[in-house]
Parts: sequence; C-alpha cells; structure tokens
Amino acid sequence: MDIMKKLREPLHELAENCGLPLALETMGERWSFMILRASFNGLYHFEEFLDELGIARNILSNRLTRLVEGGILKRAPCADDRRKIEYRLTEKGLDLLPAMIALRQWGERWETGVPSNPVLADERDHKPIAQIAIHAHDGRELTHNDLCWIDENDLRASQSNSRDDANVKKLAGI
Amino acid sequence: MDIMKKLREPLHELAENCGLPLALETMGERWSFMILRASFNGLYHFEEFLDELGIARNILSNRLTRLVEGGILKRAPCADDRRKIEYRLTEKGLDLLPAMIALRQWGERWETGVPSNPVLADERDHKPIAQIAIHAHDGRELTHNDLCWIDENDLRASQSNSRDDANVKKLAGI
DNA sequence: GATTTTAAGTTGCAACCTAAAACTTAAAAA
DNA sequence: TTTTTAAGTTTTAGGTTGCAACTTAAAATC
Repeated sequence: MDIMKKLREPLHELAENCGLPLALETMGERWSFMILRASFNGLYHFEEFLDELGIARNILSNRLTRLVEGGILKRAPCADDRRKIEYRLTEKGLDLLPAMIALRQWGERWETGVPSNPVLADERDHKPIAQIAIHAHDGRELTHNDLCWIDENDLRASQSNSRDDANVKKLAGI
Repeated sequence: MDIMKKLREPLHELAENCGLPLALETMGERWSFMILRASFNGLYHFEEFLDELGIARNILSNRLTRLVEGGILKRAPCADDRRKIEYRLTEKGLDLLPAMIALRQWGERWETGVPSNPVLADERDHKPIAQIAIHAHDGRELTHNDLCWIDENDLRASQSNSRDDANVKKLAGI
C-alpha cells in the first residue's frame, strides 16, 4: 500500500548527541511547518488543509501520515460524521510553538515587506508578545557571545568549586 | 551553468501576512539547518562541511549558494590561501540562533535517547541555559493557552480604553 | 620548474521524490 | 436511489538528490 517510502538517509545517524537532526527528521520536511501552523490556526480536516495550503492531495496525505507517525498530530475519527477525520496537535506538537514563533519572527524581521498582521498577543492584556530569545537559567537575556558548550560530566562534578577550565568550549564562528 | 534551478513554487505566495513561509523559503530546505549548526560550531570551509555533514558535494554547493543568496552566510575569499573560501554567518544568520536552539531543545525533549552532550551554557556561570519559551512583553512566560491574535489596526487604536472585543481571535486548536 | 596535493566546485546519470489530475471508497445528504 | 462530500490512492511526468568522476586554480612537495 504505502508506495511512498522514506529511503533517504536519516539525518540523525551522523550527529550523535544533538536534538536538532532528530527534530529535523520530521519537521525538516517541506510543508511540515506550514501544516503545523495551520493546525495552530484551528484547521482540523484534510480538505481544510488542502484549501488553505494549496498542497497536492497525495503530498498532504503523506505529510499528515508522517506527522502522525512522528507523534506531532493525532488522528481522531469524527464522532458526528464518520467520513471525517480530525487531525489534532498532540502535546509534543503543541510544544513546537516556541520554535515556530521564533522562525516566524525571524522571517518578519529579515524578509522584506512583511507587515505581519494579525499579531500574536497576550490574551491577558492584548499586548504583542516579546521576541523569542535565549535566556540564562536566571532569566537574563543572552546573545551568541555569551554562550559556551560544556560537558555534561563537568556539570555534575563542578557545581561551584573545582577548576574552571575543564571542558569548556567557546561557541566559535561568532 | 547553474543547472539546479529552483522551479518549485515558493511557499510564501500563499500566505500573505506571515513571516513563517518566508523563513521556510531558505531554511525549510533539507540540510539548511544542519549547515547553519555547523557554522555556529565554527566550520568555515567547503571541505569541513563536507566531512562533518556527510552531504553530497553538489548538494552542499547548491545549499551554500542558496544560504549566501538568502543573506544567511557570506562568502569571503581567504586572505592567506587563495584557494580557500570562508563561509561565515551574517547578522541575519546569527539571528537564527534562538529558532535553532528551540528546535534542538524540542528534539532533545521529545525524541528518545538523546543525552545531549555537550550542553549549551551561559559563559558567565557555566550553567545550562533556560528552555526557549514564549514571553509576554513584561517577561511573564506564556503558553499556547494565553495567546490570541489581534489585528494591527486595533493595536494602535485601543491602547488602553476602547471596547475590548474588536478583532481578537483566540488561538484555536489548542 | 615539474609534479602532486588541496580546495572548491561541475557534470552525468540513476534512483528517488513531488505535483497534478484522475480514480477509489465509504459515508452522508438530497 | 442518486448525488455530494471526505479522505485517500494511483498514474505519470518531471524535478531533486546522491554518488562518482571530472575540472580548475592555487599551494606544496620533489
């Protein structure tokens, strides 16, 4: 049945201790983020995605299947109409919101001519949300200059004393 | 010369006022984020990317060209060795770091068996950075339940008084 | 100075994936 | 009972990816 198999070499085979290749396994596909965005905007059904995205039927079918297999969406037969199937975000899917907003904000900031309307806001006071940023454990905002890589083992060991050098590597290329 | 043309329909034609499709135009390509990550890790040269990523030569060549065209990397001939070319992150490229870390953290959290080592930390105190999250303008952390869409026009108009309903749309599907 | 090696690409080709349109199946509406 | 709707498959053409071999220019080595 499933004629569209995934024979591409998985990205994550190559990079051991990093979540990024794993994340890209499903979300790095063309259309994945657009489908996710449509889900966040309240679309549930196959034909709705079809109309909204202008994607081909077979590709949509394939991508939805992959998102379901990846645990990002869940399929649920519709109670009142047994032809219909609802695609809904799982907790795992909902948890992609910060990444998606970060990408969206980046696109707004750097790609020309995007007035960005409507705007994502806090429901409490209706003010636009802050830019997604990197924060230290105590809330200070950090830039790429403030970051370094440290080895998991040194983390546990050093809690406050110990020599300061250990396996600290400055984030290069910046 | 450039035999690999981009004939795919651009994603952003379909979705007017949103930065996401624009962002995905370049970063939605397979390998784009992996190349970006390699750049953040201090790789500059073609052959370095080749060894690190296990990508095909021609694909790497094509992706680097697109990233340069997209203003995310810049090409710079190497001063001391005129065979070499350095690919370096632009400001626009550096600004993708929050989105990339958000994706990486998501991958770590949800994809099984990723011990995630080394860990990204604050250089000042060597403590791991916080999870990337959505924040209100005043710093409160927000979840998808706290969000809504508001129309740009109402934003300007309503500053504190005016009727509260206007064009506020709850983020659905959640 | 001639030959080899390195760096960064191109080119050719087979396998793979995508897109558009037509077809299928089951359930609901008319 | 026939038509319409929802959600897929199948077919087929054409675009994309990946591997290996080739190219070009500059540096290193003999």
